[in-house]
Amino acid sequence: MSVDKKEHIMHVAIELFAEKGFEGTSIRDLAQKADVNIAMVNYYFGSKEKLFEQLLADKAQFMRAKIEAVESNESLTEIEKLDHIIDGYVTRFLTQPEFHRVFLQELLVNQRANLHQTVLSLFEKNTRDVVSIIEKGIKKKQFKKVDPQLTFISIVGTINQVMMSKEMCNTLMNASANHNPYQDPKFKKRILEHIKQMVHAHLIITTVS
Amino acid sequence: MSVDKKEHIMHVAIELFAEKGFEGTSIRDLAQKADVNIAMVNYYFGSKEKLFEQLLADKAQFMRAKIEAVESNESLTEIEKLDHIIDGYVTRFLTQPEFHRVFLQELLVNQRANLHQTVLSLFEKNTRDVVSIIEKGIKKKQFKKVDPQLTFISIVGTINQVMMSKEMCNTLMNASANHNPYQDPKFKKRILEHIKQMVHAHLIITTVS
DNA sequence: GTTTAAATTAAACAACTGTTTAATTGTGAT
DNA sequence: ATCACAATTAAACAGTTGTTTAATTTAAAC
Repeated sequence: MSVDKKEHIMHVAIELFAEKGFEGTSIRDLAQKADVNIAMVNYYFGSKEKLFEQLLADKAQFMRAKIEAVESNESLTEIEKLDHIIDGYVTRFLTQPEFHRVFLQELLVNQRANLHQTVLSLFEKNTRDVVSIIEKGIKKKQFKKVDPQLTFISIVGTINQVMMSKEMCNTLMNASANHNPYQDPKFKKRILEHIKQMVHAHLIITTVS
Repeated sequence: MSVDKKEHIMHVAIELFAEKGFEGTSIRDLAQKADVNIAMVNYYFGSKEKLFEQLLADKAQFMRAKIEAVESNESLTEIEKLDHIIDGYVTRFLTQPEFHRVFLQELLVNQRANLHQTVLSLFEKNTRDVVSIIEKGIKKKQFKKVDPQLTFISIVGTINQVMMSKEMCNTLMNASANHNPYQDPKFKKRILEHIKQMVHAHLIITTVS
């Protein structure tokens, strides 16, 4: 029963942190929504901040795995690797929009320095992987001489911008306010097509006939 | 003396909100850093939340002005208009990074519904203006058939991603940790060149000779 | 059935929150 | 000099915060 309960608390915590932020979420809010006693959070996690740390740590390594797998797959061309990574990013972020917003908040609010650093170093690892793919493409003269780091920033930035506000996405899709765009396959398709179209135009050299 | 003091409080508030978030900033923090009495914030602004509202409202209209000016300037081509808007965005955001982070936080944390809506409607106005420019370019067959909304999202998303963390920018530029990238003209130039290069490749039709 | 330890609870803790009050100081007009 | 009003202050307010305690319940082991 205890493991389930612990995970239940973590799940509710992600929702609340994503909605109200870390400071804006009280342990009493969390305890009430998770239907547990106030003391259980500190009993299981030690403190509110440690709960947050564990949330980030748990998901972070999961987010690393796919990129590393794609990067080391030698049977793929560089542009195919990028397309796979874009697919992976969009899919993961759309299936866990709440957590991803917690992630973004921690990157944005620089109050808890150690957490900020954790999130940052994770992002930098992903940046390095993608940059090395783009640089390979440039060396093979398949890609234009672009700015590899900022190209990755544009990919991630596009997705993050979309993740920022559900309401923004709904006006984007001409959907009603109560609609959940992150579960809408049309929305996912639209974002994927846009990013790939833009990245391809940005990277691939158009051979003049 | 009173107007100066009021603006002084607002200035310190932007810094603190950007650094610690709205919930993470206490009125006592603010009063201490601004070197005023705790009661002065409520005396001038009524409440902490109204102070925040005024911060947003004051800057918001300033951010609107340039886009409207560019959009109505008939002597510019569509791609020139976009370049001007990109210039304006980057310049404004780099000169006021603290405020912009406050802006992003409010978009991200959905706790104060009315503030969230204010920020959102402002963003939507800007989106509409830029989208109409891109659509004109498509109609004139100067632009490819892209997704106008998401193209704007990519422009803004790239800038926002860069604004998210000073530390991230420094590793991006191979700069030391105490460096302020937002005041570095090389950094600005690099971002501007990347965004324009990417947007041009994405939009402009390459005529096959 | 007793024992042992984990799980759970309500209550209390001290510190902090935004806000208000009531008293005091400062300033400009008459 | 006096009045009126704005500006400023320290203190107190009521409520919330994260955390801890000490008591109780639950559950498994022997």
